[in-house]
Amino acid sequence: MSDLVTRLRRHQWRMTPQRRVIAETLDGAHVHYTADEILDRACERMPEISRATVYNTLNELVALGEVLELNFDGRSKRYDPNVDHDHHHLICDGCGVTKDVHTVADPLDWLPGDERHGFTVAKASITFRGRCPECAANG
Amino acid sequence: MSDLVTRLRRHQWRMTPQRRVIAETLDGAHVHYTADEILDRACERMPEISRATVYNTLNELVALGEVLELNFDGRSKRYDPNVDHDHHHLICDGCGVTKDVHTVADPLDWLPGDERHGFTVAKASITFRGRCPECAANG
DNA sequence: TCCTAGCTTAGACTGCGTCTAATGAAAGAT
DNA sequence: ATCTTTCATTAGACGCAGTCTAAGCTAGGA
Repeated sequence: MSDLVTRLRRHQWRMTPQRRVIAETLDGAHVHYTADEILDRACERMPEISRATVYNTLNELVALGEVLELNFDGRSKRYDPNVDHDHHHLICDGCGVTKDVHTVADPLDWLPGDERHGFTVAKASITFRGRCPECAANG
Repeated sequence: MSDLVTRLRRHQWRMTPQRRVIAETLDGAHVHYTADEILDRACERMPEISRATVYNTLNELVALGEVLELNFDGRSKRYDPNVDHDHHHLICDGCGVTKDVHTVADPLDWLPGDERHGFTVAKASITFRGRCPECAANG
C-alpha cells in the first residue's frame, strides 16, 4: 500500500503530509477518481488540504510517470494509479465510472503500415463504452 | 459539399443561414476543428454569428449522429464530420494533429466476456499515439 | 537549531462550454 | 402574400474544472 510512497521517495520527492494522503488515496483506489473525488477523500483525513495542492500533486505524479491521466468525457480528468500493466478502459456512458480491462490482442498490430501516415506509432489504447449494470437498469 | 446540408433537411432541421454556414464549414474540413476554430471560420462568412449558436449547432449535429465529438487533450473538444465509416484516430504527441485511420479488426471482438464487468458494451474506439513525420524529425 | 528551497494555502483568474430571456425568422396555414 | 406558431439566434451572465499568484509555512540538510 505504501508502494507508491516508496517509489516517490526514490524520485527525491519532499514528503509532506498532504502528498502522503493524496498518494495513499490514489494507491488504494480500485476505480479512477476525478481530482475532486480525490480532494474529497483527502479531506476526510486532512480537512484543511487545499484544492491547489491536490491539483499540483496529481500533475507531478503524472509527470513522474507514476499515475496515468485519463480524459474521456471532456469534463473532468481521472487518475489511474495502475500504470504497471498494459490495459484499456471501459466507461459507462450513464455515470462515467471507469474500469480497467484487458484485451486478448495488442491493437498496435491492427494498424496497417499504409494507415500510419508516416507516423512513428508508439502506443494504442482502446476506449470501450457502454452502460454499467446500474445505469442499464435505471434507463 | 452540401451533402451534410441535404442529410440535415431529412432530419427536419429548420435551415437557417447560421446553421448552413456551420454545416458547410464542417463538411469541407479535412482536419478536426475545435468549436472555436469553427466559430472563427463561420465568422469569416457571417461576422455576427454568435458563440452560443455554434455550440448549439454542434451539439445538435452530434445528437443527430451527423458529427462525432472528439476529446483527446482534455481541453477543447474537436468535431469530426467523417461519421460514415467506422474509423479510429492517430494523434501526434508533438503537435496534436489528428488523422482518421482504419484497422483490420473490430476491437469490440477482443474484449472477453469476463472483462466486461456486467456492462452492456456498445462500442470501442482506438486512439493511436506517436509522432508525425515533422515532429519525429524535429526531435 | 537554523536556513533555505520548495510546498501549501485562499482566492482570484482563465478557458471552455452552458444557460437565460428577449428578439428574430423559417415554414406551414390561410 | 400575409399571418402565425414555433423554433433559432443573440449578448451576456453563469458554471465548472483547472491554473496561477503571492504570502506564509515546513521538510530536511547543515
